[in-house]
Order: sequence, then C-alpha cells, then structure tokens
Amino acid sequence: MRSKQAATMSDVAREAGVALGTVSKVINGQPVGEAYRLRVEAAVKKLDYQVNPSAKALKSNRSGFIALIIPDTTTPFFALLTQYVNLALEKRGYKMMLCFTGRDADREQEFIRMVRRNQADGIIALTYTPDLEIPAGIPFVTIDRFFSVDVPCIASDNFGGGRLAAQKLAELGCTRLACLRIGSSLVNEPSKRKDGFVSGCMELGLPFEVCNLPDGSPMSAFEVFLKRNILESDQPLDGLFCGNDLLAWQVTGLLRRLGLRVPEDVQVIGFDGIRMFGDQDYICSTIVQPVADIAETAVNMVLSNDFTGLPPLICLPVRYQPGGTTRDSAPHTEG
Amino acid sequence: MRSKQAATMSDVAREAGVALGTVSKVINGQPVGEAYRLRVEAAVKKLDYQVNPSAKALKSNRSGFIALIIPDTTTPFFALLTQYVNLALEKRGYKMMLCFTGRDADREQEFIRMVRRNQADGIIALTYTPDLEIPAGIPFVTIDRFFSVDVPCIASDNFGGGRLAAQKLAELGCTRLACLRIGSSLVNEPSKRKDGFVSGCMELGLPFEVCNLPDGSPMSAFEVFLKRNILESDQPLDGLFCGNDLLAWQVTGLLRRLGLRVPEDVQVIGFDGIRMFGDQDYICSTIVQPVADIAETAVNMVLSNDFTGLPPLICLPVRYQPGGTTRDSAPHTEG
DNA sequence: TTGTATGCGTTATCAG
DNA sequence: CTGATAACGCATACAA
Repeated sequence: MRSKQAATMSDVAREAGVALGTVSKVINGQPVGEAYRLRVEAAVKKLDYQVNPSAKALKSNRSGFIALIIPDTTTPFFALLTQYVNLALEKRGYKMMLCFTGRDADREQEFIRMVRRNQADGIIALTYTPDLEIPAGIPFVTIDRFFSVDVPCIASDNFGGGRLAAQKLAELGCTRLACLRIGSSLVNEPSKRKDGFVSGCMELGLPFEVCNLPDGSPMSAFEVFLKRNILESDQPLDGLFCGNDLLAWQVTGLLRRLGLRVPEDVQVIGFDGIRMFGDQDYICSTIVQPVADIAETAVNMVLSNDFTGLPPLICLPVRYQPGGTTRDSAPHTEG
Repeated sequence: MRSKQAATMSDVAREAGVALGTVSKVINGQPVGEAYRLRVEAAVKKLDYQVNPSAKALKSNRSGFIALIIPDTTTPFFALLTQYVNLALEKRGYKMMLCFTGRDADREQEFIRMVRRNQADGIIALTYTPDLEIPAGIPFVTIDRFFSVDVPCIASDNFGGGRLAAQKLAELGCTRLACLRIGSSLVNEPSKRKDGFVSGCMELGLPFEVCNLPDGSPMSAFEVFLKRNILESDQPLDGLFCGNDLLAWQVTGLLRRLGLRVPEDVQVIGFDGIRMFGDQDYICSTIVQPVADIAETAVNMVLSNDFTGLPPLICLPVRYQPGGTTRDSAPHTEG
C-alpha cells in the first residue's frame, strides 16, 4: 500500500538516511549541513514529496488561506477585484477562499463566523452591511467601506475622483453640472465621490445639482430629474457625474431615449473603470479605480503581522479615462 | 492561555463529562445515547466549539475543498461560472479554491500538481490546453472541453445551439447566412457550434458561408470577409452567427462602422448569454448557456464517489434569447 | 452503547 | 548542527 500512497516526511528521511527533523528543516529553509541538504533534496525529488498542508496547518495553526468576502463575482468590478486579490495572494504563497454573500447580511456574518476559527488566516471583505460584527482575533481588512479605526480600510481616492470628474467636465466645456447617485447619503466611501464632486464644482465656481436617490430607486426617478433639468430647463445640464459606471450606462441610455445626444448635448462620466467583456472598450468615460493596487495593498495589510499601528484608511489614487461619453475621445480598447 | 484559545473536542468532553470519542460521534451524527447527546450539545454551545478543519482533514484525508481551474474571472462567462460553481459547492458543504491560469498551460499543469496531493478533494477545470496531463487519482471533471472518455466533460449543447441559431435566423427572415468564429477547427466543444449551424443550414436548405479564423486573428480579417460578402456581393449576407457573444459584439460594431444597420440590414446571433454588468441587458441576441445547470452538474459529478461508469460527455440544453441584434425584440433586462 | 488508545504528517523542543 | 520525541485536534478500531 505504501507504494501508491503519497510520500511523507519520514519516507523522505528514511530514503535520505537522515532524521525526520532534518527533513523538516530543509523543507522550511532552515540552516542544515550542506551534505545533508543535498541528500534530502535528492530524496524529495525521487519520491516526489510534497508537504501535507493539513498537517502543516494543524501544527502551525495557519491554514494558508485568506477569505475574500464579496457580494458576487458577476458584477464586473467585483470580478476584477477577485482576480487581482487572487493574484496578489498567490504571489505571497497564499490560497484564496471565495465567499459570496449575495449582499445578504446574515450570510456575511455567517461567513465571518465560519472563517474565524481556523479555516482562514485572515479576511478581506467588501461588504455593504454597516453593522457587521468584526472579530477581534483575526486579521480583517475591508475594501471601500470604513468600519472603525480598528479595521483597516483600503479604498480608492473617492473624494479625489469626484473632484477629478468635476474638473474634467469643466475642461471639456460643460457649464452646468450634476451628480447622480443611488445609495445612502451617510458618509461612507462611495458617498465621498459625490462630496468630492461638490467640492470640485464649488472650487471651480460652477453651478451644480445633486440627485441622490435612496437604494432601490427605479430609473424613472432619475428620468424625472433629467427631464426637468435638461428638457424643461432654460439652463439645461450639460455634464453629468454618475456614482458608478452602471448608473452612467443606464443614464446614457435614458438620455438617448429622451432624444438627447451623448456626448454632443450632454457629457457623462462614471466611476469604476469597467470594460466590456473585462478587457475591451471602456463602457463610458470614467474615473478608474486602481484595482490592482487596492488588491495588493489589502493583501499586504491582511498578511502583515503587526496589525497594530496600521493606518485605518488608505486611499489610492484614481485616474480619468475617456470612454466615448465625453467629447475627448472615442471608446477604444487600450493595452 | 486556554481561556482565550478556541475550544477543542476534549474541552467539550471535559465540560460535558463524557469521553472524547463520544463527542466525536455526536459531532458526526453517529448514534449516541440521548442523554449524552444533549449534554454534549449543551457543552458545544456553551464553549462555542467548532471542529478544526485541519485536524479533520489530516485524519480523514479530505480537505473539503474543490479546486476550480479557470482562465480568469473577468471574462463574464467565467465570472458567471465561478459564481454558480461556488454556490453549488456551498450547497454540498464544500469550499472553493480558485485557481486562475491566465490561459497559461504551465500554470494549469502546476495547479493540477499542487492540488493533486491533498489540497483539494477534486478539480473542476475549464481549460484551453489540449495536452494537459490529467491525474488519475483525483476526481477531475472538465467544462466545455473533452479530453478522453476517462475525464467526464460537462458542456452546453453546442451543436444544438448552432442549429438553433440557424433556425432562428431563418425564422427571422434571413436568407443568406454565415458563421463567424475564431479558434481551432479541430473537433472540440466550441467548434461544434459551427458544426451545428452548418447542419441547421443544410437541413433548412439555406445557403451559408463559414469564416473560421485561427486564434489571435485580428478583427480586420473578419472585416475583409464581411466587406466581400455583404458590401461587394449582389447576394449579401443578412444573418450572422458568431462563435460567442464577444465576437458578436465586435462584429456588430464592425458592421455599423461599415454603414450597415443591425438588425435592419443584418441580424446577428452570438453564443453564451452574457449580460451587461452581469445582470442587465443581454449584449446581443444569443444562445444562452445553462450556466447554473453546468455548475450544478459539474459539482455533482466531481463529488460522486463512484467515478467509474460516469458518462464521458454531458450536454445541457441551451435556449435562444433575443437581445437587440435580431428583429424579434429590443434589448431589455428580464428577471 | 461508551470510553480508551493510537496514529494521521508536521513542527518544535531539547538533549546529544 | 543533528536526531529523537512530544504535541497539534480529530477519527476510529478496539476494549470495556
């Protein structure tokens, strides 16, 4: 039976004619006599030995997994994030355990419980549940959602992105701006996009409107706003900043159905930086989130051993990307 | 120290005043005296005991993880699949270990090696590498790629989908059809879409063209084909079937740049069933793959204990979905 | 039925 | 620097 069974450390030790502990040291890169090391390495190769992760985990109390808690994987931004987090974890020798929540708070809490014990060495979470109970014992970082100073949060520079959108619209010749958004207006990371936009408009001295609708609002609510402020206004809006690319896309469709041309009559900027099919054209002109940096940073933080003294909120720089809904360029695939 | 440490089985045993083995039996649902069970359950609740997955895995040789090997997560179809596989695994009490390959054959093979040992109890793979070495010892199923009769493959009914596309185009009034596709014309699952389309055209007695370009071909190659067969032809094509939604989307853009109207002049049907932002409008009229069924079936198979006697290829039924590039309906979000 | 004892493959502690 | 040996937490055959 031993023959077909996978080789164990003591098999290697026997093969190499050394003690078990020596093998362990070689495997883990601890100092060992050169001659011993070579013999062990030869035996490892010969037996095709691989460490048993369960045994290692049991002994060391580290599973080698980090949990990613995320609403879903089909939303393009989440898909991107998932991919980059996975990549960053792989670079550090970790595996990813994916936890979909479906935006269900109970499921989120349940995942955290499950993971708390020993299943994962840390948690990276992107959640929309404000009253989540964060466990104290396990490294926990959030993305785009600030909980408290004890829970590090990685986010795009949402405020700066909002300002940038206002500046770009101004540069592109818009004179009457508006910010459209769905979601709570309480101060959280996504709402800072609106705040930054407002700040940018005020600094530029441009008139602006804000249309912040509660979660679950239908597009018809925006339609009312746009009809009143464009079709029926003698000072119609000519530049819109939308809270994310999805909304920008919906609003662009709405405008066109109303007979308005985008970008000729109205220019639209979104937020996120989503592309068709993941790697083709940008869907709209947009503020691009630095997803790779966000993922890398989140992984570095969740893996950092001294969790005290980490900054509570890290904002990563965004950039503007033309994508066909502004007058600066046609949509076209790049790199 | 014990106080803050997580409870172990013997802690529970001590608390309940029973033996270690009894606790194990209660946990695993084996028959135990009613009174004992209640005491154990009380102790479990009191100590907030949870089994240590590493220890369990070490003992039982089952990690509770299934690996999903997939090129990336940002391609919408893969994102969908990832989500549904995860859901199906969760239903069965398994965790998912995500392995991105970036379409790199070496990475794929490496993942399989890594996973082979003890890291995962089985593998579900969607790969484009034809000469992958499939391990014999571990449950392995593929999606959309047939390797051999020893490796079960779950796929959409690609052939049937191709036929369906031909039939729909005919129904919609097209009289000169073509199939556009990128990729090897060797017989594999995706190429059956073309075969089914050809079969459908012949059965209908409709004339058709096939434009099958090798991997990596630029869109300009299709442009040549379309110019010749539409703009410069006295019997122009009026119905196109594309190998997937991405190509359908690209071709639609190309046609419009050439001054043709879609769907008025040319109708286009894709394959996959991708939606904008994962859950909004379909991107084009399309043959929808039954992703949930595919995932569910793959999970059931990889988890089935008797791997012998499983059917080598399972084809799941597809359906047609109007999506704005045919004359039967405007694109609009549904359920 | 319940309790006891052994071992899964590692890592870590010590004595050589 | 090396080599025995004791845990880690659980499952399970075996004894009671």
